[in-house]
Amino acid sequence: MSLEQEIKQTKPFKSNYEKTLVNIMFTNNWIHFKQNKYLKKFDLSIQQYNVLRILNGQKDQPITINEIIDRMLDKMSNASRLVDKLFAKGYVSRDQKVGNRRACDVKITAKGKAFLEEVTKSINGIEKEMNKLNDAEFEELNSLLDKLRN
Amino acid sequence: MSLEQEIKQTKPFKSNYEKTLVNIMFTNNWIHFKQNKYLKKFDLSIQQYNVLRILNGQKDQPITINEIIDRMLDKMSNASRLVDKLFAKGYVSRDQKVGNRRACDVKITAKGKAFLEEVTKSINGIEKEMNKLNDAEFEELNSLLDKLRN
DNA sequence: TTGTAATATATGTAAATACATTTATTTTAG
DNA sequence: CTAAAATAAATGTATTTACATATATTACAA
Repeated sequence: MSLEQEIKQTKPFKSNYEKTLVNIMFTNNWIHFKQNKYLKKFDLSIQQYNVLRILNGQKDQPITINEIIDRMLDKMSNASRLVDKLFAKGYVSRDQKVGNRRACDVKITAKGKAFLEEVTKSINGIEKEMNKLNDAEFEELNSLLDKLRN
Repeated sequence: MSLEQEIKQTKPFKSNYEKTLVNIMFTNNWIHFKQNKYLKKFDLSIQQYNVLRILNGQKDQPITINEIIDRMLDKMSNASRLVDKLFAKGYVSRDQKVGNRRACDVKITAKGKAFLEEVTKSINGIEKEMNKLNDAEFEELNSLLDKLRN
């Protein structure tokens, strides 16, 4: 189904540029909706999931709140409170950084790692729902998005 | 700058598929941030802006709340309350539909049209900030996104 | 017709988001 | 050294989101 049909738009877009803007937003919402469906079984928000993945990607190196923000897709969310939520669930540890008492060392716990593995196993189901492009097409899509942002 | 650099990711993505998911979300946030910058001068949220555009696209034909939801990118937002906000600002009218007292006829007002024109003029500045693709590339990007969603 | 289901919207509410501000600590300039 | 600036994180708060539920109206079936 074309984008125009999906959003029941009668008149065509003014330009391919305009359509692209809408298309990215629409596709993002489409992905968001699917991810949410999988994550809510685990009582985890998408942002919390992303923070857990960032921490997991650090191996056993701790990372500060500011470094988490740098790595987040959505820079505006409150990393401090997201870490709070994950801490309350026992998925991360949070200690004062040695040598800088303002900053803190955040790390994924063993419980957090095991939990993330479960979640990831489940969320991979999305791949089956949307794997309509071949590898070369994914690559092309990535390079166009990268180029769009300069 | 590559996506990996933007989010300071050290290890490469497991697949182009995974990178695409992250890339779409990141690019969407990038667009969202730019749009917001323009819209907050007008005290308008992105969702309110989108509803106004939908109503404007209807010419002078009124549309119900449910039809607005059908046309929205983000189906989950509360169209009822978005229309409330726009009504309070005088940008839309809202009347009981003739023949169905449950439904309502929503229409953009003259004030709403004039306002939207101002906003659109301003937000077109984004185009200059991100017009790095040529028309054929925008078209290619659109068709890949469409195909991704099936 | 009369109750039951379906529809259209509105409302309630817990949580998340988008900021602004505050607190605590560290750095730096004079 | 000391006051001012900069930095890191936490907190406050208005708004928005993501739902669930309620209210009102209409359609339908027995």
